[in-house]
Amino acid sequence: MVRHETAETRRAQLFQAALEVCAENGYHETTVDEIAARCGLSKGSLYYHFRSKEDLFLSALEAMVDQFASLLAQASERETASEALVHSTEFMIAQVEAHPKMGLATAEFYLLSLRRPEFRKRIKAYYDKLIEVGVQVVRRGIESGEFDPSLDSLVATRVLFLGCDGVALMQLVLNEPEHFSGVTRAFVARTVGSFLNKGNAK
Amino acid sequence: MVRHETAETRRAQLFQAALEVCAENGYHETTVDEIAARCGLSKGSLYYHFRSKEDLFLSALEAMVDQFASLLAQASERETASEALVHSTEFMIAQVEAHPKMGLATAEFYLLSLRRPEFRKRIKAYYDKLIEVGVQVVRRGIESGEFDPSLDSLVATRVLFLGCDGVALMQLVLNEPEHFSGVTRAFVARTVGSFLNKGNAK
DNA sequence: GTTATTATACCAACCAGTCAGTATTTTATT
DNA sequence: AATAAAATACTGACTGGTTGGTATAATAAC
Repeated sequence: MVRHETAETRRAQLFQAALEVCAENGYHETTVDEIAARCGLSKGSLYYHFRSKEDLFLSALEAMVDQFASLLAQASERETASEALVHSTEFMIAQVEAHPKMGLATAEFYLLSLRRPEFRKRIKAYYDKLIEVGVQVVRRGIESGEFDPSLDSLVATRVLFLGCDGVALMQLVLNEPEHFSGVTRAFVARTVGSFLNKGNAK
Repeated sequence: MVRHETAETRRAQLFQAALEVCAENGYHETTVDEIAARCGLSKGSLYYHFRSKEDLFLSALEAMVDQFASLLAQASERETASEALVHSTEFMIAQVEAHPKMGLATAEFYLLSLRRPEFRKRIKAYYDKLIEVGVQVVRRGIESGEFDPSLDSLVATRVLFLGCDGVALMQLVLNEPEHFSGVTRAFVARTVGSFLNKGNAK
């Protein structure tokens, strides 16, 4: 029989598996049996650790989100605001390229969030966390005179981050890796460039 | 019993209903029974007109796409290239706001296309059609001296259109109409602005 | 009466979730 | 250390509901 593990270990294994299977087959085509099997467990065990399929995925989403947001915050620690923005976005691209399954799983969650309030809550919280990181950077840039003082920091950050999301999304659909980073970098350069205080650069 | 209609009429009714129900409940939670019922028909009738659920949705997607692409092409007929770009994107925003269900259905199709080759084919074709409209405008702008001649017309168009997609996507998720057009317009203005030939504007 | 269209009744597969019981590990007792 | 008791982790067969798809009968249109 399978070796017993602590609840923490199993939960972590299970949502890792959940994200993988979901990325491969999509949320609705993912069966709890397959998730359990991928951990060498039975469905019963999965239901020992989680109340429902949705509960499992909500936990998995939360874990993914926490990790990503803290990595992004780290990535934004750079000398100038422009550098910080460019580096943060390049970090996001690198993450999606290094872990394509996370990108796919995220897309699934976005869509789920349109109809399931619990998912919606967490996706909103996720979005707010990420945007907050960007807003801080933009504010800093404005205060230091690096960015145009008439900039609305929230709108500017949304434009930048959501544009990246758009390109990432389409990359998932089109699957043309050779264009992906190029287009994204072009976009980021243009956008961050447009934030600069042309009049009196520090 | 329900009045007999021509195949064309019924097909049109059925994919209209398919799109609606799909927007409301998502593709996987949409049952063929509900689609048929919404047309006052039974499931048997639906299967008389379409081979399968997938066949129905592929037809529906195609109809939606054809209509939208031709409307976009019309919207891009403007004097200057900047005007054409701004107007095209504003047209897209207006469409999403006027027919939110189309936006939701499109999101469903995007995600479906990740795993179903038939959907992928059509979504790619859709994307190419839309981008082609933009590329023509950008080329025209470059030739007329309005846009920076070093611009890569394909990359530039992708940046613009896909950024809009990103903002639209996030709008679906966040559902904050009061920010939507503002952010999108800010995005469009910045991006199209960055295309301009600063040196020798015509 | 023949063909096109719609309705009814049905089936087989699928799948989330349950549960009674089993195996393993930990803790308490002597 | 040995053993008993309790807690934790796991199993897999079963259930109940759902749904895509089909077979066949009924009805309308020409």
